[in-house]
Amino acid sequence: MEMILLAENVFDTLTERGFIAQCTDEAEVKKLLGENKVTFYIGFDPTADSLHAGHFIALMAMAHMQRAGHRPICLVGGGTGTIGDPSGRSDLRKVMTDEVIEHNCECFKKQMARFIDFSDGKALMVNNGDWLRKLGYIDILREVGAHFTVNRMLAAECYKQRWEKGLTFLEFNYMVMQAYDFYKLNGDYDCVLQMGGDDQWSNIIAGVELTRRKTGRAAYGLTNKLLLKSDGSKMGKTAGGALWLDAEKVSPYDFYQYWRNVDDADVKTCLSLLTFVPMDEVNRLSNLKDAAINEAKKVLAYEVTKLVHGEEAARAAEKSASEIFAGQSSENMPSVEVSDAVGKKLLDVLAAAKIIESKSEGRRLIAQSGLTLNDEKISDVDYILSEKDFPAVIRKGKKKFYRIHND
RNA sequence: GGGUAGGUAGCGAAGUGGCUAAACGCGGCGGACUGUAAAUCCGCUCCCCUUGGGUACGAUGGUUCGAAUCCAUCCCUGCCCA
Repeated sequence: MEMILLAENVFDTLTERGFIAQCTDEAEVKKLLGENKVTFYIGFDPTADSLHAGHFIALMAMAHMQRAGHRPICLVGGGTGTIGDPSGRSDLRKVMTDEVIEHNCECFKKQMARFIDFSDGKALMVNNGDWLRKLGYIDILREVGAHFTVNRMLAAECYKQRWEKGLTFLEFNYMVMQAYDFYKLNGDYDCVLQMGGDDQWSNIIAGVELTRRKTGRAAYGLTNKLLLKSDGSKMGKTAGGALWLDAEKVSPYDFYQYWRNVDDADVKTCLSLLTFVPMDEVNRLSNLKDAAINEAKKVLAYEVTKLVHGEEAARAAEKSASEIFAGQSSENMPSVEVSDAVGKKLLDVLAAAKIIESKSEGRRLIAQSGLTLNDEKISDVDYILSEKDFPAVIRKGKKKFYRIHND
């Protein structure tokens, strides 16, 4: 198996699966990946305490690379995170304290270990805070700043969004920091390729050029497509914000459901980018028409959930989803524990359990007949829970189910 | 530092003394239709003990019977000048 994978050039794999957005030199990179064991890196800034769907696609690209025998370096941005990447943003990022950044870096590391094999030096984990934080201002200006022209930087696509609102000097320096990372990794680990989301193109180019200028050695950049829906909007957004990979933030069931419900038009992209399902199977599944394409969505949801939360969790999510939507109750339904609920108003209990955000929302839901208790439509805003209601199954809208246990 | 234009609900954007919890669009939510899809249609969308009450239009303090709307001071942002 390993031999077969090695025999195939990952560049072709990545191309076939639709990962590649931009590449500094396709022919060269393909040749490089086909003939050598290449060390490459992807940087992840610790913007939150969990990775999300957007990071996952980059990790998948990384995993494909590793399977093909190349060596990944996962870089967590303990240094760059203090600045905040302005790329493609219209506003300034929140400034985070060092403690938060440190904590987020640790969270990232733990999650990454699930997707990348770090055993026996098959992959490295580094934190750019280790070197960026030590840099002296004058030193970096002379050593790195001299290689950048401001006019060239200003022309970068990633700052376009900022023409309206203004770009601070702090953020303007982000690109320089990231470029320095590449140069640094090139020297320390012979890292010759930087990958990342397509929004990172400007930053990656900066690193490629800096490395070339300072060392005279070739360096390459490759970006993967961003996870977008067919209509161009961002995928991986939920009502609560991002689609987190942390089970505490987004339960495996909700995670499964997210992918189970993607648009028909996005099934192929998702299967290609987010799973290891062979391409002929991807093509077969995504060409299913009408209701039959649900089959493809089940495979997608199961496979992605398996990669992120493990096989057991994926099975459980799949099982409860099929049970719930077949009209049955399910043991695996998202559940909440409450106490002394008997005699209390349903709305108060739901609000306390965070099933509804406010009682106003609950009243609205009831008024629009979107709330059921044990299959009975609730029409009384002041409904009082009684002993016979438990164990209770609450349905909110058409697809959200919660089991409520009363202690 | 000077000039100038602004800061309105998740976002974009109206409103410029009472009829405004605030038009409209997007997003979100509920319903219908479906395939746990999309599109479409209908409704909802600050909070609360809902024929009522409380907060709210950058902040604070004023004027007024009454202010998002007028005045003062302050903070923040864009643009131009230095």
